[in-house]
Amino acid sequence: MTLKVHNTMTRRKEEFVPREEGKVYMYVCGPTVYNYIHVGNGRAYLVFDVIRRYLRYKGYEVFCVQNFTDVDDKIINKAKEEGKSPEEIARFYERAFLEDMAALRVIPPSVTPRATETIPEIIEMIRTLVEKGHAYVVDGDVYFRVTSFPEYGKLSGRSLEEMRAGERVEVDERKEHPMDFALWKASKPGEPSWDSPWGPGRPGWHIECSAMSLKYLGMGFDIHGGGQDLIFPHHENEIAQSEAYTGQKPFVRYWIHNGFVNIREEKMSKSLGNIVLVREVLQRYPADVMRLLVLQTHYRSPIDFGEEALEEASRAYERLENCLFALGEYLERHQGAVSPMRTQREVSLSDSFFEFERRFEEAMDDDFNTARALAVIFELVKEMNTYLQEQEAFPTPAGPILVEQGRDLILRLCRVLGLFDTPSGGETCEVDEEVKGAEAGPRIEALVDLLVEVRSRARARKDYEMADFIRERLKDLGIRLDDLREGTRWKFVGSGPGKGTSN
RNA sequence: GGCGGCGUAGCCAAGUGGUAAGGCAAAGGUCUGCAAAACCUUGAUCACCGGUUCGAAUCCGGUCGCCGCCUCCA
Repeated sequence: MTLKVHNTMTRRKEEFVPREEGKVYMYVCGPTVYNYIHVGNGRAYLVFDVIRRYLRYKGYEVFCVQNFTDVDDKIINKAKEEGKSPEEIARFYERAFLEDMAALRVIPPSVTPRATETIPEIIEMIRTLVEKGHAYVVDGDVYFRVTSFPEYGKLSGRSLEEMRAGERVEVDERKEHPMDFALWKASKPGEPSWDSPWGPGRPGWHIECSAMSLKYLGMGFDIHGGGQDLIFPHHENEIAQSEAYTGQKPFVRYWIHNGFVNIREEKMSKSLGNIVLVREVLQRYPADVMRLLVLQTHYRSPIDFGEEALEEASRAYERLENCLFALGEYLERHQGAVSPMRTQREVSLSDSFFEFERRFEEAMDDDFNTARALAVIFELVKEMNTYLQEQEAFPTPAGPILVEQGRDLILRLCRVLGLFDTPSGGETCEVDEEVKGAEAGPRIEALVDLLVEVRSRARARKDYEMADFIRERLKDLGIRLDDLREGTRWKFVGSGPGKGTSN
């Protein structure tokens, strides 16, 4: 099946054909490290994480570059505010970013270059641009001459005439054209600076991404991504610089941009001050809840973020988790005695597994439609829940085989979306640990087993007061008990709001 | 002012020519000592108007409403 991708450049879905067969080279705009990332940023990294995972699933070898912008006005300002060096600030938030990514279970990029480690390449690029007449020097600053690049505006779909430069921000009258942008900025005393043919200074924002992507991926790489707010001017400028510098095109084959995260219908952004940090969310909800929240909406649509949305995603996550838990628990109880003899219903169930996977792929092939892909997973969940119920009532010899197949499929599909993926990322990671509650050691589990057994004895002699007391108290501790025909199963139910505090 | 997007059940959200996936919530039911989980049942003609078509949520035109970009921003 062929993958279709919405290309911002053409504004339509196109068949995805990489530069090199079987390989995908991609660049995702990384953070400017001067603050903790918020949910809006988080969405972008989650979206591109899933894109990478799916490309891998399709059999591509994916090489992914993500930069750190570690020199910039904002970092310098933050450093002044806090009385620290810009480098200290950058390293601190770089680390915080990596922590957040790890917590979100985002697969690390293949390379994470820093702007400050790419200065020679940046200077070389600017030098060539000046030589070719695409850039000019003013008082130690270097600007890109937008009028020298006739295709300027092709990504964002606007022409120089259409843009109202100066409408919202005062124009620097030293520039030839209001839309000209800085490639190199002369540094003031005390600011980080590097020697250059134009005097001490530092790179402008846009040039570093061009330099880093060209350095690691070369001209004409496959995917360049980021949030929609990067389309203009950032990515527009990258195209201008890169194509003007190399004299070739295209710079990038497919441009992919994700939609915003809104709060009460307004864009979440640092300048509006309505941000919620990723780490704040992760303090209260598992990473997979946030992932689910993001993936339940197509990546190009806006998401309205808030308490309700989180709660809803949290419940949806519980549904998935409950199913995997029940399947795993069933398998524990039915080890050994199995037979491949299948009933007719089991043959068709087994066949339907292929159909589920096919529909999952179909959804993902359609411009990474994770919302649809999730719907397929949820349908499979329902199917397995039903089958499990049948098994509890009328066990069949092949039961454990089918349950295991179903569970494996759910997990495999979930992992393509990055759900139920353990930090170690191993292919054989045990979901039971994840689902049952990794925070508890074996001794705690043995204790719970003991309490459950005590309660079972109480129930056997119809001492329901005691039985309910134990169940209630365990619930307060975040342990849920389910009485089944064959006995009582239990699980940790996490520590989200509204859970574990029911007294 | 220019460019772009959106408006689908109580909420979230797929679907872009053949009579509306999925999740959450609600109600009833099955199971259960009770509960939980699960399962079953119940609901939308797709902002509005007009047009194209055998047939439109899906294409075209118009109206209303919301949002984004044009400044740093994922």
